[in-house]
Amino acid sequence: MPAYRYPRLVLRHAHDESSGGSGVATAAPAQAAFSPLYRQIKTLLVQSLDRGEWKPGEAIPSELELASRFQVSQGTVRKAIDELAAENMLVRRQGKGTFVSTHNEARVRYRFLRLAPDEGGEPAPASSRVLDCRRLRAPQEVARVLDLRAGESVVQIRRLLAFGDVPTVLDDIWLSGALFRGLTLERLVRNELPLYAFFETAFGVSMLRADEKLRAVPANPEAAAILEVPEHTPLLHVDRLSYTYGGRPVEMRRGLYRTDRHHYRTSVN
Amino acid sequence: MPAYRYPRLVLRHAHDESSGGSGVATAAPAQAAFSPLYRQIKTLLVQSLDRGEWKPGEAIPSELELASRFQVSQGTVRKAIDELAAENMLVRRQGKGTFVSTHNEARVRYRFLRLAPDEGGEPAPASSRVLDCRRLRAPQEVARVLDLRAGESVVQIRRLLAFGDVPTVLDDIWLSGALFRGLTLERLVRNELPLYAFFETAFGVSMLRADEKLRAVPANPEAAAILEVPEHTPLLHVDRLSYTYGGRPVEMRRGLYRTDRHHYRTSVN
DNA sequence: TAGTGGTCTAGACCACGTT
DNA sequence: ACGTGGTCTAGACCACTAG
Repeated sequence: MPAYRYPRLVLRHAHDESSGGSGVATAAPAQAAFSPLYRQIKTLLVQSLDRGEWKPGEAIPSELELASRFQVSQGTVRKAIDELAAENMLVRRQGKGTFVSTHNEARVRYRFLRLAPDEGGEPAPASSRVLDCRRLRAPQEVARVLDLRAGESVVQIRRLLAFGDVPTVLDDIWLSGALFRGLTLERLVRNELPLYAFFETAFGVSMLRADEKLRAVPANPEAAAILEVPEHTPLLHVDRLSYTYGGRPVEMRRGLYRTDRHHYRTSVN
Repeated sequence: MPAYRYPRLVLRHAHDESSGGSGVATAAPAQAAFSPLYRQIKTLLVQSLDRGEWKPGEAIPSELELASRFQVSQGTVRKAIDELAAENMLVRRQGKGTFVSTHNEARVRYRFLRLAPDEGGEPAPASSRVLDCRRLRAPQEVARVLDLRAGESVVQIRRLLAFGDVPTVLDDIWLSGALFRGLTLERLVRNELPLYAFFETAFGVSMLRADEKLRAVPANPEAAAILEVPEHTPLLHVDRLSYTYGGRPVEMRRGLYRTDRHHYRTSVN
């Protein structure tokens, strides 16, 4: 028996619902927009994930179990899960079950780091050094893209990623202060995990997707010093906006990448 | 009755095939690798597309028709088509049919041009000017990535893309000479279509997918002159390898992008 | 009205992983 | 042996497009 009571699904076709009547005789509200059963189920599953009903790394209930919960056939649940798996929110494992995606897995560690070494091969193990972490009132642009009220509190992090001995990525990161209550420089420095794994574990915020805008810019004096390149060296400037469940933006990030030994890889479909 | 005789599908499970025996009593060859019916069908469909049995823009046969051709249920054909649609090789249109993707459509014109104006809005209509087109023996790197024999003939194109009056993208493009027989500067200059639409229409080569590697580099004297920026201005350097049906590489492209008014947009999942 | 893709069901069986 | 996801079928009906 599930802890959460799912809303009744709205069928598209006019089945005679008199059988199994539960005594609830609500006046049917004007249903503005129908959507297929499997999409309604998908929405409910995302809400459960957002609510933390199943945590990253855990299994969700089996298809048969969900089918009986929602009173639909297995195939319909299956189609909902198919879409969530295609969006990397769930991971199917034949014979074992369907699991909530997590950043705490070696396989997926570099999903959001698009920088690869020029020689090919795996992204060299990166070492991360947090340079700064402070709380401030959200600058106008940050408030706008993170959908915060003007002047709301945000956390700003500056960190440096190095491959081997070569400092390569300088990131400035802005997070909603409300979501990341209790995030301090000390905790960041003590943390061993990749950032997104840390955010997931320590604050229950899962990064699912991000949009990025890339530019080539000259290194300013500060960045040049930190990245150990001559001033005006061309750097890759990466603006990232990351989203969690429901497409809510939760992180803004501005990165400067050295691309003398690495490149940013992407794919066009 | 189809012009092409499809190979027999290999079922995974051991149905008794004696009914409907066609008199062909071949000794069953050792089947090394099974794959689900819908994947075998997917492979056959890709082969048909590659062979040009259905041209870009045209409809493929209906699901029911294909089901009867392949002697499987509609659902199985459907799943094959689903995957091809997810890969942008086919486009479904409810009530009308399923169509072969084409670059000759306003909606999809900018699928491969990831550059967007900073102000937002649609990518401004770009004007393309072909600066050069010549045939030469493939340089080593080109031969390697295009999977050509050393010294085989290739076509090299240089072209400039401008937004409004601002020259913005300088591309060097290499194509297999064999595939693009008869491609000349004159035909390129006369052509009005976007390049990929032209390639599709005039040479039957469909670009389906591409991998890109991005770097920030300083403008060399030549690029600086053409793009009308000071020497050493940071430019986005984009290495592209494009693939057609069956994952065969057919175009190598090296671009230099001005990013003072535009940015390269991408998405991380 | 006919034809196409889209949704949904119920049931059978296969493949994989664990017990 | 059992439970999980994966494949396949046959059939019903819905939604959209066009003649």
